[in-house]
Amino acid sequence: MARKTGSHAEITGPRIRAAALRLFAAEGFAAVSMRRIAAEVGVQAGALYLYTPDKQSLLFELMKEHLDAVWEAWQAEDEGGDPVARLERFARFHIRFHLERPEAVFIAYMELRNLEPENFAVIEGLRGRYETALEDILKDGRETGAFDIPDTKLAAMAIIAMLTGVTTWYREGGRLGRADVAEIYAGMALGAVRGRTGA
Amino acid sequence: MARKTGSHAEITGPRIRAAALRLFAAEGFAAVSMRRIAAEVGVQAGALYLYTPDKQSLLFELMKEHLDAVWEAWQAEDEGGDPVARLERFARFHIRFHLERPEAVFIAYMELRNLEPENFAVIEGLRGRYETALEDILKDGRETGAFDIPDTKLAAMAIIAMLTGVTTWYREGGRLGRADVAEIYAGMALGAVRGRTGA
DNA sequence: TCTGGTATTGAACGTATGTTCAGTTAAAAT
DNA sequence: ATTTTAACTGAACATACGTTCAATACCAGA
Repeated sequence: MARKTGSHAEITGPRIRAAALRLFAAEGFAAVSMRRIAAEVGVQAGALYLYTPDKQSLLFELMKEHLDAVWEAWQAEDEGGDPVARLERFARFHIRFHLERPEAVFIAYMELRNLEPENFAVIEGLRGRYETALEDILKDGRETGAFDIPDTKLAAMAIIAMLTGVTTWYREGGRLGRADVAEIYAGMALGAVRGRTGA
Repeated sequence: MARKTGSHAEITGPRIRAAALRLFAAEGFAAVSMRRIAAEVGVQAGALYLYTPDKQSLLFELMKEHLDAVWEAWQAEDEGGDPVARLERFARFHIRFHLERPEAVFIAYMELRNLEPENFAVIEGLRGRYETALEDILKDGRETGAFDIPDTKLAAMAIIAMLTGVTTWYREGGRLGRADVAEIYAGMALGAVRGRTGA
């Protein structure tokens, strides 16, 4: 049944997910109890079950939301074309997007083991889809001769690991701004796959 | 008190650490109970406390052992000299070492949040020491003009993340052997920091 | 065979967990 | 003012946790 804007129910659901996101990222899925999440929202533990069937679903939905968001954002950003420009665009996009959502990134990469098998399969599929998008760029660039890489799958995994790693050390207000970081990482990603002779 | 070789006590301690390593890596520190570790060793939970003061120390010691081992192995391998050759050596070493100990790597990078503050500080120090070793190579290469990198700290973090990421996808008996993988990663790491004009 | 001491058990302690649900509150609908 | 409905509480359930410790099993040395 549709309800009026601003009803309590429409506010509490997101607040629960936000609290879970923060706590899971900071302390880990297994270390955070439903009672702690409830306390963060200002509610009793039982009330959470009006918004999620169980703790597992809470984790799964946070991951799925994040991976869907990454995918959709890249689909909107990708313009195709020259592989070199496209890879640079991908790297900048990935850095920017991940720096904006460090908590979701953390969870999506660290809590995979806490997913039940069926949920794990879904999340792995979403991850694979994104990784394949990068690999397709690399394949394209190898065909045009812009990239010199023996194995596109390995190169895709290496680049994603390098870029995603930014969330482990970057802190707001530090020596480098986000734009600087994106710039430098894009250069390193390109350098890692470019042939010695340039494009 | 020194005891004879092969006594039960000298065997059980390592067996507990081995079981903890395997279980922590597979399911996470918080998700593994002392009773499960004990069962894996074939002993009751109470017996574990003859070999470790508590669960936290078990985690801390596994991490410390690993990071000490990485450090010592690299100290033995490093020959100094030309930054390009030295970085290539570092990359090959890092890949090889990490592929041989995927479980310890996993724990050392994923269970940091489950360390108590004092233990965390120690582990972070050991990690920093290793990262600084890489950064020193990069600084050296920037001075000689071999590397073109705006920020050596960032570049060190990026390279380590890229290399360490190998453990997330590499599986024994797959398409590529360890030597192939080390070779390719070393090439990518060098490419990421080399200037456009070569050495 | 007896003795000394180490290795281990098994039960217990207090606390925390995820989840359920009968009952209460509060607000919207009539 | 009365009914309906959704939101939430608070207590309870069964189970599991890390850790301790008196009691026991085991084995080397005498």
